[in-house]
Amino acid sequence: MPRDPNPRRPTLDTLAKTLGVSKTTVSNAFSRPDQLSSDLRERVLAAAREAGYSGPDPVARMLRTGRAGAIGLILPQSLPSTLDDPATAALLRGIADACEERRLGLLIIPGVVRGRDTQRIVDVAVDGFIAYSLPRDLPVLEEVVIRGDPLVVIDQPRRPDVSTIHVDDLRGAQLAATHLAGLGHRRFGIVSLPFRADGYTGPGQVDRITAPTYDVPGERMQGYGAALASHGISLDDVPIFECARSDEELGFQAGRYLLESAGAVTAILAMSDRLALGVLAAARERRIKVPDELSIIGFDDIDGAARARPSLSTIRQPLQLKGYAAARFLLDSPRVASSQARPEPGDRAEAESVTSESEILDLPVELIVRQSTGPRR
Amino acid sequence: MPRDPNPRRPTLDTLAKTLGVSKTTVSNAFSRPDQLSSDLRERVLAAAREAGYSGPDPVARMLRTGRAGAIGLILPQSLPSTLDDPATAALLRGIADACEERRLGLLIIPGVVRGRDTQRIVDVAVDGFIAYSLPRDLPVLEEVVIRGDPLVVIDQPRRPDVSTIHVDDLRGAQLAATHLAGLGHRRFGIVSLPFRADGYTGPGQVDRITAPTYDVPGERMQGYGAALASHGISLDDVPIFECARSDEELGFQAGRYLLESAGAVTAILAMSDRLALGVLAAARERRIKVPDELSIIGFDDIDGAARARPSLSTIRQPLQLKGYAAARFLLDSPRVASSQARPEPGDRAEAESVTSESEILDLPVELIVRQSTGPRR
DNA sequence: CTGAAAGCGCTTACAG
DNA sequence: CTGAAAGCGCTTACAG
Repeated sequence: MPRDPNPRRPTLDTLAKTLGVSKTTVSNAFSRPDQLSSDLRERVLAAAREAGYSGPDPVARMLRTGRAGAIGLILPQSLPSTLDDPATAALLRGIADACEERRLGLLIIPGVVRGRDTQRIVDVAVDGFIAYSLPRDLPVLEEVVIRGDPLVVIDQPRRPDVSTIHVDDLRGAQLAATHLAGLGHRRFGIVSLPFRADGYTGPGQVDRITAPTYDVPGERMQGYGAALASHGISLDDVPIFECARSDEELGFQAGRYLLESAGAVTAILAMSDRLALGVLAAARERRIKVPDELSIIGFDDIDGAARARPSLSTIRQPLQLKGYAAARFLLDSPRVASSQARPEPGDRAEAESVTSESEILDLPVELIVRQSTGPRR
Repeated sequence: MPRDPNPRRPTLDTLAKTLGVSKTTVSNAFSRPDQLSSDLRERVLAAAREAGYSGPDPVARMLRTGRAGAIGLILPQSLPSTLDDPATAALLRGIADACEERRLGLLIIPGVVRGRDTQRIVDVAVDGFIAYSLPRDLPVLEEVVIRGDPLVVIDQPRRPDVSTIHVDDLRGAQLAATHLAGLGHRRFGIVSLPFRADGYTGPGQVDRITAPTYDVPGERMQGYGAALASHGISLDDVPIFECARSDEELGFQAGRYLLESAGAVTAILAMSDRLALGVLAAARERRIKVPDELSIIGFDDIDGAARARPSLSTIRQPLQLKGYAAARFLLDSPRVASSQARPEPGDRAEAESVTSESEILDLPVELIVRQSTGPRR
């Protein structure tokens, strides 16, 4: 029975012993070249190469230095669906840009709304988190907040103790509704993003709308409501269809519902471009002419909006910038920016409780008028 | 001057002392519920909540257990460009799917071809790496191999000591060229992916083609060459245009070049659909009718291929599956699969040198004939 | 320029 | 069911 010579992977210690120098020296050879003669350094590096040792173990270094060199991105949906959606894909691009500038890793933590074990989710080695569009009651976010990890939220939930990046959804919705009301429309329909995270798709229900778990649709409803009210229209008279996700298929369902059951609707407000695109398809199916017989406006201004036939009027929000800004926000926060997030062992100074104030960054929205909206006939 | 009571973040140790139990017990309360009475467990968890302690530090746990709970994905391009490209986006989807199944994190390490510091790149806490489409001489890969980290390569480089997932590029190229030659074409042009990683875009150069740093274009050239040869056509007589990246813009440039300088070309072989789409645009610009006057075939079968006008004939490769298979390959490798990658401190058994044999998984390609190819007139 | 020592926060046999 | 102890691999003042 051959006895293995126990070929354990070499460590700093092994190498130091082999070379007859201290661990300090080996460590310095890798991480602080100025702390030793280049001669010695060369010798160490050569020996390392020979021994198959290629630098300090990142995990051990992290434990010691307190820096993970990466940030975590908490995503509600699976990564595939996130990439499929042009809006979230753009967001991701922005985040990735910022990480690249800073040479930080990006650890993606997808699918958190479909209840995974809260604890495990945040059990990752990162210097901070970006959370994108989560329902208000999601435990995972509470977990991050409790831990006191640096955190920036994009879109929602909006809570006073957390820095947040979002657009002025209320104003965006107002712009959309005002645009259509200004064109003379009086009979509206609304295609909504989910008010709650339970997967419901169907006609609007009062309790869901008035007590939403998602902030964004709530804000937008208020925006629609305010604009319509100033034209003498009550939201109570406006049929609403809630979609569990932002995609064309559900938008199509919503379109059918609004066009069939609600009869004489001449203008539809959709909370995303993908939903609006679905409504467009439903109109096509019923041979309803857009914008002659029906006006449709979306939200986001994804690439596909301009390319649609007819091209889609919408409320533009700077998606990529939103991602970029969120990442910069996080990376520039004192806790993450400081080269040592974890205080030194003997260090009493303790970075004087850097509870950086939570901030809100409000990005602009803009009405983009294209072919899908026109005067009421 | 108020003296902070040093509100250091609580640890397992702190908590144990507060509660008057051992660290073991606290640890067990979180990680091995069966090791203590549920009464005690509740007490510990309650105290933890109160103290603002939310579970063991992932980094420390990693150092101890040797498991990072994530894999690293090494990408040649920036994440934005990767997401922009439907082919790589599909690949990413497949990888993400597998990670989600296994509840593993995915740490994205983009932009490695544009020389970043090799050392730092792989200084991340992961259980293994997937490397996608890298040039043969890239130091970062060597680094991973030397470290002995579990590794699966997608597409390239193809080296015997590393497990690799790819399609039969040679055969795919053969199918494409045979298809066109079978339609009677005799005057070909080739739009190539890069042979080297130096950013060159321009007419094909013999030394680059015969000694490529990228394996895939090399294989495909051989495939084209073999198919053409059996129809009596020598590659020497075929104009080639090399593109530094796979995108429509460079494809457009290539198309112009081939259509202008090469005169009577009637069939163009492009190594990606995006390149082919660019050629299509160039033909449109010059009012050359496809497929009447010019046949074009791509490679990949991205979503946009079927939607193009005219729709694009191509060689389909299972992009998403490729990603999924690579991830599964890695995750099922003994080193990663075993619940403890790092041997126990006192453990001599040493998992008997699990140098899992490197394997190659060869995925099928398929000729998809659409509108962009037709008989020579 | 170099080395000895402490300690980051945790998990796991092992003994009781 | 519970606790004392070792040790994962590293970095950093500090002393020489």
